[in-house]
Amino acid sequence: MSTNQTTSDKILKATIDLMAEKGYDGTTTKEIALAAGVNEVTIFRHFGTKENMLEAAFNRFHYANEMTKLFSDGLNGNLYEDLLTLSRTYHKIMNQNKKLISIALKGSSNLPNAVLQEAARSPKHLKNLLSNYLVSMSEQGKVIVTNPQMQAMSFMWMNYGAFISRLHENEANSEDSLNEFIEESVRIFTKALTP
Amino acid sequence: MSTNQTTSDKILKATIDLMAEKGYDGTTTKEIALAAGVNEVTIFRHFGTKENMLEAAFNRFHYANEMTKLFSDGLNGNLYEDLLTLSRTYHKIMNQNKKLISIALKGSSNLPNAVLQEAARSPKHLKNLLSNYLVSMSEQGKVIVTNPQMQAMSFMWMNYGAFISRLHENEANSEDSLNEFIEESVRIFTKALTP
DNA sequence: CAAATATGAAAGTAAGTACTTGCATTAAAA
DNA sequence: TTTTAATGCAAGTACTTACTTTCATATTTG
Repeated sequence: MSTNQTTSDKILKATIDLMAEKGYDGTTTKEIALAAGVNEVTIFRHFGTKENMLEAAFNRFHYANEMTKLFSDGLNGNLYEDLLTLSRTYHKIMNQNKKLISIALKGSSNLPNAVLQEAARSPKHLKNLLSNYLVSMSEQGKVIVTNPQMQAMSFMWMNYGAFISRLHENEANSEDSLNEFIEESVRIFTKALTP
Repeated sequence: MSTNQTTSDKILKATIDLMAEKGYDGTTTKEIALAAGVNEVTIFRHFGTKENMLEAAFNRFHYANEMTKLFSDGLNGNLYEDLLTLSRTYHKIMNQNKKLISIALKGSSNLPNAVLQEAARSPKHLKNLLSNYLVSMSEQGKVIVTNPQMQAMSFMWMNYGAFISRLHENEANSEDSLNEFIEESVRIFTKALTP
């Protein structure tokens, strides 16, 4: 099928860039070819269908593993520092996959959205990890948990909301304000959860 | 143009329902006509273009006013109760406009997204209102504000994230879990902000 | 060099899309 | 009753879209 990796990569990059901006339905194969600097026929020779292009793009999308690893050996038992690490890692990973998440959020008229929902269900997976962390911290007397599920959910949804909100803004939105948000929000949760 | 209000309403309802599910680009005028139970020609006689249909749908969309009014005379100076009222009102309004927000989030290839972004910038408007509220509460010695902008932002983004996340889930998601979240999250912020 | 492989160029296909036109029918307003 | 307005129906237009086919031209590989 494809020996020339570079051409496939150019096509996938163009696919992701355009679909993140205009959605799956709003992006034409002609535009993708133009943006990739190849002939339109070439993209069909590489991927066969438009749908396959999206699938190929999403196969580059992993994030759950990184986060799971963070919980197993990246935290040190200090609530403030751990929440900070968690928040920063979360936004780092989400930003890496920014465009793919945009595509998933926009959705499409007739696509296997099993794949698409995979990306959008981001906070749910993390909720369980964080929830377990809080319970274990509670057993050490380091935090008070009344409702660990919802406490974890609140923290994750806050970060998810921040990410989504920044997604729709002009890139003028600085890295500084993200850090400022992360620090302040972690301060809030640390004070709220500390006995 | 349109004397028969009922027909226009049926068309707009179908437009909103379908576009919320499949996006602007993924929804055809043929489908809209079918779902509305009218002939395709009729929808063009009423609205002229597909773009006009979306505009007409969005003209039913108001929320900023309700929220502004809430801040001017719906709060009583008790932090916990006020945050609770705020949160509940926010989710009530967002749920009322759920489908229009879905459409806005999905976007479209070639639409005046000035209108679309209007809906998605939800938390930004509220941030200022809440931020001012916190400052005024601080002057009464009722809360400690280190960074009112970011404290307000954290609270709004948390609720925005919760809303968006629930948007993509099966409707099985109960009203109960929303209330549970609201109560727990307000408890968290109340404890964090109380001197 | 010779043969395989990847790409471009040009043209085309079949289906869909937003939107139009002309005419007949029904129901409401005068 | 006569006129007016709203709708349905059938057909069509001009354009776009994903995808194909054929052939020529590079580039790589053996």
